[in-house]
Amino acid sequence: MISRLKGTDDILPPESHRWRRLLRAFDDLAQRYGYDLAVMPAIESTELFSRAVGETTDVVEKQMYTFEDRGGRSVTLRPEFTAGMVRAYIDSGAQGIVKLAAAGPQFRYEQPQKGRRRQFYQVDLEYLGEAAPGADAEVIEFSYRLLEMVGVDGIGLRLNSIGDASDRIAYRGLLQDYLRRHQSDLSEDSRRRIDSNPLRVLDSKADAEVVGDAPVPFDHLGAEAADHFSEVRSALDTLGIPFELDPRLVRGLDYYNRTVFEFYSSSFEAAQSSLGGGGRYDPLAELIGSRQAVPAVGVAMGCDRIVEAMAAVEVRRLNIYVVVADRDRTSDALRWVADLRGRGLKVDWDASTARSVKSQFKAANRSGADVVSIVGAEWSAGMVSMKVLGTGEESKVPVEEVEEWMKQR
RNA sequence: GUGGCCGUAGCUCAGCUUGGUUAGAGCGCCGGGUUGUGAUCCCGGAUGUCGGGGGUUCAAAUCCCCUCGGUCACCCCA
Repeated sequence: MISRLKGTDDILPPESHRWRRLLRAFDDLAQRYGYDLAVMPAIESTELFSRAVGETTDVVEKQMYTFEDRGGRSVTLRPEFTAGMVRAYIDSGAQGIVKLAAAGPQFRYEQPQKGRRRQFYQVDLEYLGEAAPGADAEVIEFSYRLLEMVGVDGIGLRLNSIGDASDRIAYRGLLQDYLRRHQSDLSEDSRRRIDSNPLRVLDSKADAEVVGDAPVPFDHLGAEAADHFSEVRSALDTLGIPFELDPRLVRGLDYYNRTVFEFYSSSFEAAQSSLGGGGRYDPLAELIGSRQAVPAVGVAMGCDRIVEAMAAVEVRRLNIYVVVADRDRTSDALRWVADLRGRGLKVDWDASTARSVKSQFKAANRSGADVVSIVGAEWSAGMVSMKVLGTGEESKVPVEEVEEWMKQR
C-alpha cells in the first residue's frame, strides 16, 4: 500500500463539512466586499519568490519545494499567494484598483506539527493599487468577519506598523547597535541575522528577553507612515474591530511595509496558533521588476488552522433517500430521483438497485437523510410512502405532492 | 535539521515489564431475527505480513540493533 507523503492530509468527511462551510463563507464574503475570483498557478519560477519574499527569510532559505523542470528551469511550488498575485496583476497590464480573492494549497518543506503541514491551504485577499489606509482596514475587517462568520471563538488581532523603507534606514542602525551590544545573549540564528535581516530578530521567541528592551520600528515611524497607521486604527475603531498593538510584530517576509497584522484564536491550542496574517506591501511590485509602483495590502488566512478552531458543524446531508422496494419500479425511481434533484432537493438512493430494503434503509440512516421515500406497490396508484427517520412516522403521499409535502414539514 | 512520545483488526486500544497454546476487547462493517422498514434490541460472521529489515533464542507482538512512518515540540510561519 502506498501512503500519503509526510505533511500532507486527506480531508474527508466529517471534517470536510467544516471546510465546505469555510470556503463558502469566504466566497460569499468576498463577493459582498467586491473581490473577484483569481485562480492562480500553484507553480511559479523560483526567482519570483526569492526576490519577493526575500533571500534571507526562512521560507526561501530552507522551506521551498524547488526543483528543475524538464526544460532546465528552476521552478517552485508556491509557498504563499501574494507574490504570484502581484505578478499576475502586472502581467495582465492592470492599472488602478483591482480586488482579488483566491483559495488553494501552498507548499513549504518543514517538519509537520499541529497546525503546520507541508501542503496547507489558504484563503487570500489582495487589495491591489490602493495606497490609502482604508484598504488596510478593509482587508483586516474582512478577515475578522470571516472568522466570526464561521464560528471561531476567542478571535484576537495583533497590529503593528513597521514604517516605510526610508524610516527603517536610521532605525536599522539603532537596532543593529543594540543587538551587537547583546550579541553574547542571542541565539545563533539571531546573531547571523544582525547583518542580514535585523528586524526579524524582534520576532524571535528564543530571544524574547533580549529583544524586550530593543528599539522598535513603531517609535521610529516617519510622519506619513505614522499618519497612515493612525488612520488604520481609527477605521478599525469605527468598525468595532478590537485589536491590540504589538510593537514586536514584524512578520517573516521582506516585502511588507507599514501595516502588519496577525489573527489568532485563544481556543486553538497549538504552538502555531496564528490563523492568518498580512499587511501592506507597497515595495513588492518593484522587487519583482515592475516599472510601475503598485501600492497594495493583503491577507492570507490558514484554512487548516481556522477549521481546527471552528466549532463542529452538524450537517443533514440529504432531504430524501429513495428506497426501491419493488425492482420492477427501478427505472421509475431513477427518473424520479433525477426529477427531485432537478428541483433542487438533496436526494440520494442506492445506485446498485440490487440491495435489500433493509440495507437500503441502513444506508438511508447513515446518509443523514430526513426522510425515506419508498417506491413500491403504491407507485401504481401514483403514491410513495414517506417515512420520517427521526420519528419513525410514515404516510403515503401522491408523487406530485412530495416537493410541497417536504416544504410543509 | 534536532528532541520527547507512539506504531497490534477499518477505527480506538489491551497484551510487551517477567519470551511459551489457535493474538484479544469495544466500536464499526456484513448477514439473520422482519417474504417492503433504519436508528434501538437479540443471534451469528468476516478481517491482522503485531510498521519494515536484521539479530538473540528450541521459541519473539514481547529482548537487542537498524530503518521507515505518525505525533507533539524547538526554529519559524498559515
